[in-house]
Amino acid sequence: MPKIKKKNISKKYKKIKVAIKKIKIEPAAKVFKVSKTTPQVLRGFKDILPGEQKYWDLLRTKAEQIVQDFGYERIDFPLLEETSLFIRAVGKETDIIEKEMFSFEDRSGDQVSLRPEGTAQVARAYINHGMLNLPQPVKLYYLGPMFRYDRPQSGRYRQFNQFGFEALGEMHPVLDAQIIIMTYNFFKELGLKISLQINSIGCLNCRKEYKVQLLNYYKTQKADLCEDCKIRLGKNPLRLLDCKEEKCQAVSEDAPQIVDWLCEDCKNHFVRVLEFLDDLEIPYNLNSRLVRGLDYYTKTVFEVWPGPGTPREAGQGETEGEEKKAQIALGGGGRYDNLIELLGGRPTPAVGASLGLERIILKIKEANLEMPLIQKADIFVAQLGETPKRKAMALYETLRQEGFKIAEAFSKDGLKNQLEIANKLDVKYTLILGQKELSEGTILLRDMEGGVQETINYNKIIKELKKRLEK
RNA sequence: GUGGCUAUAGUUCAAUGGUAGAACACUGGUCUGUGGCACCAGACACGAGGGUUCAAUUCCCUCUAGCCACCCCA
Repeated sequence: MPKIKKKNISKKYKKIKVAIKKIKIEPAAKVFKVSKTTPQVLRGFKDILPGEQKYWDLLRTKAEQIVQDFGYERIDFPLLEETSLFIRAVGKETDIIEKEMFSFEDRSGDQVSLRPEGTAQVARAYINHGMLNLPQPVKLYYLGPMFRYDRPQSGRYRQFNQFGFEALGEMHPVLDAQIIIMTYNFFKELGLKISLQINSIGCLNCRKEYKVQLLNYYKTQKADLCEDCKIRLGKNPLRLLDCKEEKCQAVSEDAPQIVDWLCEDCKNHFVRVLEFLDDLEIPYNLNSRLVRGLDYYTKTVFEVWPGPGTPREAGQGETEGEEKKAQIALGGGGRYDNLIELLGGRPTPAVGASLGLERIILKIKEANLEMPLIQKADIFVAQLGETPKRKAMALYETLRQEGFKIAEAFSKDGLKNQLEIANKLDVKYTLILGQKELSEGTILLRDMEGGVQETINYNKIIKELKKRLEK
């Protein structure tokens, strides 16, 4: 009963709202007042300008190359999902859910969120599209923006891009290893130094056992913990391990280590993952304190940290307090054998990784890596006068169809102007078409390096350019 | 969410309680059919709101944003 009433009320309310809106249209002055200042991008958001695109091109190219070499296929998800998807997948007690989600109510009153991460969507899609009927493992990758309402900082934005790849449907440790190897190769081929942190946090069974042990230990040390950790004690004990507070780190030194509490199956799995990595001589760092911030992980977890030897100051670390430059993760991942079941699918093991592209670009810039040149024009088409301009446009189109890399400045008239632009574009040749050439049926071909130019029969220009440019 | 620093042109930076300047970049000219050089000219800025003051870009407060650190993560 009360439900119906409520609906009626909200309907009425909506009507009133609409009515108010209509009234408000009148004072147009208000609208102008609002637009007095130029709109700015929202906090933590960013335009990616043309000058930055070379980094993105590089990352996208490299990402797709690696992932396709290993048989992963692209999948794209909506940016907006039901809020509950992420709450169920990522975990209620995590920071992502508690304070970092872009959540709101849509017009129909549904709770929706901009996606904070991709794995939950992968799992959802696997179930939605019955991918359990495909040959397993199903190998998928994605690349696109994620959103977290966090306070912006170096390498941290509210909209950032992640590249992730996931293998679903099989438990074999070789898949864990493969994901890690792909991650490792991605950075290696970019030329970035990283350090790979690996741990196993077991399955639900052995983790339960371990948590008991951990809590027992920490309860005896409670007095020495920071305030946050005292809260973690009740909420998310695993997170106690990677607290950065000095006194807490001291406590965690002697804490029981999860590897000692893994069940036979988990231990075995972890050992085999490491064996695969050893065989391929992938360097890694066993890190018993590594626990990840998302609840869905089981067994293998790993993170990518910027490696040693990041240039900056060559000084040997100076004092210990000095080199406290935040250690941001460039990426991470692991196994999530319970997630799909958690979202209502059949029990399905899976493993994956995701990498933060903005942070990687930051490191590429820091390391001063050489960027492959973006597509640069070889030929500039210059024109003088109205008729030649028309002819030049047609020529431009012909050259384009012939596959030449060309440039123009048809909106300019002076030849000097155009040559200046051609010079800035660093083209090899400039074609000059004026009234004189037009009537003669010729065109000027100017070599921009030497400044030599020759008159060429207009009909032979394509042949000539091909000869010169294609060796 | 907490703390510190910052906010002047497209960019990097100056100066000043009384009208804001450079370099680079941009547009145009010297040179109406010839680039890389030079010279000349031009356009463009005090983040927003409030307060103190005869007067605020400057001093004070609030807000907003950026950077940095924490939290956490990519």
